[in-house]
Amino acid sequence: MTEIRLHNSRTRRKEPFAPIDAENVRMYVCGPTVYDRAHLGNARPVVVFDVLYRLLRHVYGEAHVTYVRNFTDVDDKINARARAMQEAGDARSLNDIIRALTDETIDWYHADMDALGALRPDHEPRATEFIVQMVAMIEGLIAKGHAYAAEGHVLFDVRSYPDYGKLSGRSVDDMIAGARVEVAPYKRDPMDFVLWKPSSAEEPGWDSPWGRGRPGWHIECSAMSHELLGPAFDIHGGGIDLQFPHHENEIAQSCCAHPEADFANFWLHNEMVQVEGKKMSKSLGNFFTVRDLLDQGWPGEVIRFVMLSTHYRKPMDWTEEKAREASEKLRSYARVLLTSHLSFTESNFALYRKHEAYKPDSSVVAALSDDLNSHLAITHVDALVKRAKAGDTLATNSLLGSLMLLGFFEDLASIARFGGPEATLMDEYPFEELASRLSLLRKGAMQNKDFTAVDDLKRALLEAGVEVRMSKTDVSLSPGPNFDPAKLEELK
RNA sequence: GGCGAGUUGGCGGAGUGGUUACGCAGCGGAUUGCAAAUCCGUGUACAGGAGUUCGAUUCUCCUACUCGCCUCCA
Repeated sequence: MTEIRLHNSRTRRKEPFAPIDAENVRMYVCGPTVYDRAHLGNARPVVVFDVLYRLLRHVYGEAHVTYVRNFTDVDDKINARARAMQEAGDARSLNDIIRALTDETIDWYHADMDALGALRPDHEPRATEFIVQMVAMIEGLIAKGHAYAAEGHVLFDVRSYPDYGKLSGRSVDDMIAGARVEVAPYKRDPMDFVLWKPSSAEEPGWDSPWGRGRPGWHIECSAMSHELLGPAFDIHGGGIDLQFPHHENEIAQSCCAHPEADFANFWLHNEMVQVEGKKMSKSLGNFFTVRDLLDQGWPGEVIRFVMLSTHYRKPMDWTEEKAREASEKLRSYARVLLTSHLSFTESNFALYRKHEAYKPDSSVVAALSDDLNSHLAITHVDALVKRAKAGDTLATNSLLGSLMLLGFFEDLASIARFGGPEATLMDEYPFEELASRLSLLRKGAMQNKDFTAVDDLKRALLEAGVEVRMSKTDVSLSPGPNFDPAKLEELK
């Protein structure tokens, strides 16, 4: 079996990955707080851990991997957004607005992440559906002396957990020394964090032993991962910015609630997406959403490809240059596949997905197995492309399998988008007629050596954004990325 | 202030204690009526300094710079 090696943030080194139970490899990834469109930074972990999910499924079998990614649908940012909507004239109750807002945002998230070719996780729990488990976990923490109630709040006592700070490499004392926040008077220690807090009458709230309130942010991941994956599981992922305090707090809660287990074995953190050298984030306001890019005409595959061109533990800049390059790469891949011995129909796709003959190349699997070296994997894909162009059918087969492992070209629409004309466009516009016209003009020109008419038509086609390919015998026309139907009309 | 990550050719971006990816762009050539596509050829870079070593871009230390976390954040 392929050995997977992953960089474990816990130990700060690459380690061989061995699942607790190879029959059920379990991974938890922190998902979004749902009050707004996902920006490109939110998309990075989705793509990164989607590749890991696919790799694990490839190595351990599709039925032997469980992937959980949560939706945080109770949070002060959501409340604030809902209040703003109310002030802007929305007549509904705060809770109704919140429900509608979170539902809608989840739908958007699904649509946008689907466009990036990310598989849906096996479970996508919403925090509000696990309040009972959170309350139970908090009660357990109080009973064990790791948490205390004060003024309607429940706080985690960081001094009760000696390993607090280990994941992010900091000590409680250092943090207090450098603390920038005002300390709430009811905290025993400045670093103690909230497990439960009181809600006002109109805010979302649930009855609890400490009064009507709502959970703190961190407890949901501890409660949901325990409920869905058990007290100990294999991989916990998320953005590096979550390492502290979120993941540190999760560890404290989970390990204190279930001291017999070790919580997550491997901690994986992706680096940030940057814009002009600065982290893309809501608070800096320098973000753009996945939807923005899709609306600008960048296919999801291009965004995915750009993401995979940089190793997940390095900062990544989004640039148009990279997007263009990714687009060209995908076009060349698709062209190679479409002109190969493979034929692309719905039923064949089903075969290609399952059949041994179309499995990914071992070099690609090996690259991904080495701490998800997706860029090296793409390099190996390029090598396969070279062999495929030379007519190597085995290389062509594993090129397809390799691209599918990376999450590309899993359906006809996707491969058609890059490799050839959109069927609908081809039917709608007179490409065939224009092609034969150009072909006839050329035939005549070859004899009388006057190419002006040919060149004029070709230039007009190019100006309309049509791709013109002339081989010795054929003329082939297809709409390019800048296809402008209006200009084509003028040629009639 | 504390903690952590990084600095590779024109650009992007892997990797390695010695033979130096890969892609894009560029240049030269083949092919083509001209193009496109395709093919062939072409580029000796690893922030600076010191050390370890027969030998360092790769290991150690220092310096500079960049970035992240320490506050909601993917």
